[in-house]
Amino acid sequence: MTTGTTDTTAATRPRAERFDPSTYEGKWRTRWEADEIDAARDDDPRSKRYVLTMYPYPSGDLHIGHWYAAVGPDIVARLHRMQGDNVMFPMGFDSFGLPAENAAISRNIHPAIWTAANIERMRAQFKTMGAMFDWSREVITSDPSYYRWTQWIFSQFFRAGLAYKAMAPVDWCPKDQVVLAREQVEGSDRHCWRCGTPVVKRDLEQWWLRMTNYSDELLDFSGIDYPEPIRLMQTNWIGRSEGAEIDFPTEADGAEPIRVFTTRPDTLFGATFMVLAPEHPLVAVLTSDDRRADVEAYVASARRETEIERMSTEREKTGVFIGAHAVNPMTNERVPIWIADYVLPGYGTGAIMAVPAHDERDFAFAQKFELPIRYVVAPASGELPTDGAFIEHTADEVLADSGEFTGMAAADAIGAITQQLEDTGLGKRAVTYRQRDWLVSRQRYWGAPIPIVYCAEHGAQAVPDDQLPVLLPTDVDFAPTGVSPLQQHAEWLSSTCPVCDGPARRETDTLDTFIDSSWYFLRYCSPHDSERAWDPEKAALWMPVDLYTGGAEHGVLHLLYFRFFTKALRDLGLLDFDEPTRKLRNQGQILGADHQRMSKSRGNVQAPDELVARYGSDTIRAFLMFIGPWDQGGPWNSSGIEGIHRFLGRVWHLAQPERTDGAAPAGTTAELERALTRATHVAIRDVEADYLAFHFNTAISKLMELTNAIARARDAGLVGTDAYRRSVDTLLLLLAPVAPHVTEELWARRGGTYSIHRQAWPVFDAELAAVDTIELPVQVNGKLRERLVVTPDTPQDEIERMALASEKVQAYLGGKPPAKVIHIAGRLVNIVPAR
RNA sequence: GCCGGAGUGGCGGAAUCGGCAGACGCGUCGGUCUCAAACACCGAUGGAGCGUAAGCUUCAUGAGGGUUCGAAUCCCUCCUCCGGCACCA
Repeated sequence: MTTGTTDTTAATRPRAERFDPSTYEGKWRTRWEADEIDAARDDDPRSKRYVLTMYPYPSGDLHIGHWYAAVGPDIVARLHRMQGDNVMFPMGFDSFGLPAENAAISRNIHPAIWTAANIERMRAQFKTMGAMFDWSREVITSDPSYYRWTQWIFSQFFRAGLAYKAMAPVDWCPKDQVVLAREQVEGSDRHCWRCGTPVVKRDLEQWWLRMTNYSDELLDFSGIDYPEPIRLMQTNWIGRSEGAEIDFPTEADGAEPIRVFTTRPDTLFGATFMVLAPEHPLVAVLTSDDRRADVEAYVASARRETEIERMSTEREKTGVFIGAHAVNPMTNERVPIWIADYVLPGYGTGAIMAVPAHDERDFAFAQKFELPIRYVVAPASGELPTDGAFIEHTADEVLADSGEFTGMAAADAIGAITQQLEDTGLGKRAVTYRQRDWLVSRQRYWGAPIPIVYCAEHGAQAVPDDQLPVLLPTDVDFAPTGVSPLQQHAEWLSSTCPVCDGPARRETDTLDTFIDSSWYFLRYCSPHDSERAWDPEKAALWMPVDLYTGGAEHGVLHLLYFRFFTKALRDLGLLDFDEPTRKLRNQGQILGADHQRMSKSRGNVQAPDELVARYGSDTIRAFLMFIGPWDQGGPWNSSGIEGIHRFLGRVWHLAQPERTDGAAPAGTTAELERALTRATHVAIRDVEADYLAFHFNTAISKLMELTNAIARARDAGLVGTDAYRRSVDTLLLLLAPVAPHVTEELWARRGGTYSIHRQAWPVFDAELAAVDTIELPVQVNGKLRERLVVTPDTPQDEIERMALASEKVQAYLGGKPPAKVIHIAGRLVNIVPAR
């Protein structure tokens, strides 16, 4: 079927210049750079806005995911700039880390050289994006001018008692004699990535930060705008639990009691055995001689497992009796002591009282090993089971078989039993957290050396601030001998004690790279300051960050670490605010076409360069923002990129300077002009709201609708009218944050003053956007049967009268009056027929 | 396993303070232009059924149940996929 109509206007228009972004995109980027249009100035009187996106690891090549992550905040930063703010949008590189070291080992390239080359390549790739990055503030964390201050901050923490040394297990390859990172441990048998030898756990004394000092404060999100899922993840990660610590005396001579943590002290009468983590220090003390061989074998096997395996609630329970007993402080009964891998050394006290009747894991354990089950709480009215079944907790449960507490509501008994334990010195109220302190030692070369020296006399001492940075030596050997390159560097190792000037040995561990990324946002404020980590005046000007964007995969590590750092630095008197950013937004992850995370080893990495060369930067930017909700991401699929390119091409042709040849506009009417102006103002309102809500996909679809409306107006003969010209100008301004190059080029051609990115954002006028009529759906029993076209001010009863008068509605009512009429003003009318 | 997120046409997605399911785009089909093709432009396009037609009916938002005048949206049970789980960053 065809209407046979053709676009006669197009046929008579002069042949337009082809849409070819390569003719102008580079030109404008060169000009913007020369004019420093994107440099944020500290002395700009306009209100500051600090927009930050997570800096990348310089892995070698920018992939399409980097574009996806950066273009979103770039759009918002550009909008804020057009709305009159002094916007800072910096970029840098998180350049310490494992991949550089792996490259050094496998390809014999020095990490510093590999990293520098990658940064250079990626910076050039970033620049083709046309983002408003302020490159004059670039930060590179592996540069001594940066890690000097990373070390300085560690020293401040050390002196304040926030850094301490304690044992921590590492994965160890017994053949290569080297500590392995998680990603270097492969397969379910957990073998070394290089030699295939099964890894073992090894305890090393390492540096920790007392992050748990801040657990409670980190649970407080008041005053900051974080996505709900991130708040939930962080809250659950910190995992605050209230309960009691209870001491169970053991029967061994002189051994200290076993301290347990429980959230349900009210079930104490039901504790019929105890379970220690295999790593618990009392295991060696309490194990009987006849059980020792079994216990040691079990401990060894548990230490080979990952925590994820150990926390699984679906696995068959395992454990061994250690041949010792403790005493239940309430019942004074002897209870056997077991060890089992489901009790973790790092949570609570590393020991539990097992109440099999009322805890599912303990129940499964008791069933398997035929341990006694005693019911001590029951639903208010309920009977206790006699068949040894597990019963769920209920809100109204009361204590049973619990001495003087029998019959008391469980909720009250928690307090009462805890009080009695406190009175008798056997226990106390306690809060525990799932979160642990932060282990910051890494047995690696490519990181910031921990600025500590060890003196035989004075122990661990911070390297004096005026001797920072502790430079990473470059003349090191990366042969996989196992030992860290730093440990073999005799000259570097030897230092002096700042207290006695005697000989001292350097710490050879380096800092976790998450330390580097916990303060980089501060360095951007004064990136070239050689006297201080940051200039307090400039930090006061820019901080806190107004908008921080990055992947949700950082939800519980980086995004907790940088909050912790801010609070710790505040308590050292170095900052006067509590949170690093006011607002956080997450983009989703762009997966490979195979629905897997993009990685070089999978070979599914999508590079942007070829696409940019073919379509231009603007098309790639707009396409990435159009493919779906920004916070969702998804697998890469380039189908549809032509559609976006066509859209920008339509804008290209539509927004060329209008040629009217002095003749009056051919077919215009006041009504058509009003309709175009209305569409333009609806677009201003919706596009702005969508940008600010990070709904870039719907913003672009609304820009397409406006473009289509302008094309219809052109075909109707409105070219040459003020309304038409204003609409086209507005379209370019609204599109500028997404497609900065083509809008700049068109703006210039239309005679606009340079630069479009310095123009004021269009102002929405509600009156111009107002509609004359609305269409109201009429439902019968929830199904659409009729539509009414009314003016917005039609009275409600008039609308209902019209709805009931409709022939179609009447047909469904069968002549009877309706049972009910539901009228949601401005939305719909639903008529419920009589039965 | 635990924590968080997501499942809607052939495809990406739109519509979530419960109110017209499928905006916008891709693809496909038909047409205009062309010697022809490509590009571009115009039109149609969820499935099934009825009707010459305008149109009408009905089904449909991962599966099953529930609440409601009304459910993609709220509740319950389940399935699949993605992210995180403390040494990848």
